[in-house]
Amino acid sequence: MPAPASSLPDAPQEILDDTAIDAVIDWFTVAGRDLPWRHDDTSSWSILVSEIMLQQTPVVRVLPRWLEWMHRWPTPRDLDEAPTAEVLRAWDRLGYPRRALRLKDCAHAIVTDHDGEVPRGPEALRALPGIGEYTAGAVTAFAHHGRAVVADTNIRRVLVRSVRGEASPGAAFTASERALATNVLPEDPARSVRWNQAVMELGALVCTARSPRCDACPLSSRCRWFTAGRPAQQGPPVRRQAFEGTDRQMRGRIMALLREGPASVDQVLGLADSTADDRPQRCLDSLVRDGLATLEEGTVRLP
DNA sequence: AAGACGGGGCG
DNA sequence: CGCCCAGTCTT
Repeated sequence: MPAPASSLPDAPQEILDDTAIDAVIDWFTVAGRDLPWRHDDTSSWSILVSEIMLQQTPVVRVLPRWLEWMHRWPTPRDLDEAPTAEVLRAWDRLGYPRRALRLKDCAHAIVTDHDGEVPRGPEALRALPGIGEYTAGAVTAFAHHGRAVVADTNIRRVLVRSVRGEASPGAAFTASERALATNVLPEDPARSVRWNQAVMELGALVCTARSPRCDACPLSSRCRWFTAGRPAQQGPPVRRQAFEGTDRQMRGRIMALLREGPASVDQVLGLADSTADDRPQRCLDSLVRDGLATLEEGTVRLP
């Protein structure tokens, strides 16, 4: 008869107890980066914008785009009223430009349904375009200072390593991972916010995917992965999607062309790698379908 | 549950 | 040149 999970010596709360939480928060106080969306005077909306931009995009690449963006469109109303083509140009090469469209739709929904204020609560946030489980939690924690599970790739990696002793989280955010994050989340809201910020930063700067700097980690002495000798991943590695030669790459090329200005269909089709490359036609169609391009009388342009 | 969806920079 | 990044939406 196995002991109940809560009494196991490696229960999440015992690995990441109050002392460990303090250690991570103290580390963050000293080593955390000074990022503009962490400043006290940052609006809820600008924090939401940063979270959308940071989806699958590193901080260093987001920083300049976010600064320009917030200067240009400081409120949801400003973005709602902006021309879509200008929004897509300002998105520049952040990637996944559908995010920019969704962000503009999100601004419209906030203006229309919430009187221009970022709504509170996971349900209301999740109902907004482009906001999923992670971003709803991040906005709740970082913009509204509320208690919420925030589970980005950095936090998931720290938890899985320190508590489970595994090298990296799986592709999906599973129910058991959600339970783990919930179990270690401090009860006090202010402390939970600080913990979320701190552990995310720890994953970004120290407990990194490629070359973790365990010598600089406040959790190393109790980290199950470190104390076990940093074992390699057990199961099959998470499958990465290719990029070279894909439709995604071609869509990116077409969007880059359109950011320069209107283009002829022939120009777009000329982006093919070979005469047998049928991607340009297919991708042009998909971009129009997504609302990222318009096609009229043989001219392609941003919407 | 699996696949689509960008792009760049580091080791 | 492979790997990874503050995920979301669709099927």
